[in-house]
Amino acid sequence: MGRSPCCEKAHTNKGAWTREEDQRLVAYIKAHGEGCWRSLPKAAGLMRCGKSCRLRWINYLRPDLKRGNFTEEEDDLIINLHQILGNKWSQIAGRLPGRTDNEIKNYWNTHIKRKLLARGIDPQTHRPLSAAVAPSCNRQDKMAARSSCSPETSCAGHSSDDDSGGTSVPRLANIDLNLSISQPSQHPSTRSLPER
DNA sequence: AACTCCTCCAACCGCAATTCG
DNA sequence: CCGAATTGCGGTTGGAGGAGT
Repeated sequence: MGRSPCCEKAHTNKGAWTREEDQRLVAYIKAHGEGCWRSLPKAAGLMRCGKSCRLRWINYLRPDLKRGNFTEEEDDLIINLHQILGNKWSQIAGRLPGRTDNEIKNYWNTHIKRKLLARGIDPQTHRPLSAAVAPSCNRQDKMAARSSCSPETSCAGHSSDDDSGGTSVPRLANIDLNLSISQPSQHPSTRSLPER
């Protein structure tokens, strides 16, 4: 039975994080480092499941997050990476320092997807939309279809050059893509928390 | 000025993959 | 080597805020 994922106890908070919760989480991780998400909430005095703590830290509280608008360079890089990797958001995020998979995923769904559709490019295949495209009833697609005018239609020229094959998402396991944005200072995995 | 609709983002959920005993 | 536990990932959703009427 019991595959109680994490929130076995009903005494866990859900929804938006409070300032105090954030402070507790940050303080705890600064002191003890990341990891052991399962036991972290209790140790840190948080009424959250480990999963929620991890997500909050990764996507919002980490000190090395860039936040703010995506640059044109990032924009273009995401499109290129997505063309190769597909919806592997974490892998894409790994090549954009300071960005998280969740952030990129959101950005893709709200901004880039629409942009590509407006250009007549299928966001999934990166190929020109054909007339035979099924009218999906997705919320996002409807949005995309509605506003067919992208705010900034300036993009680097990445025409549909490659992908001459038929299959969509390739088999790359560990291609060393030269696609990445140089990091300002440190490597995420080597990141040292500002100890206090 | 009030109301409605739309957009975007933070967070949740379930499943997959990985690690541990 | 196997099963259980934990972590990580990607899809999806709910609600706050903004724009338009």
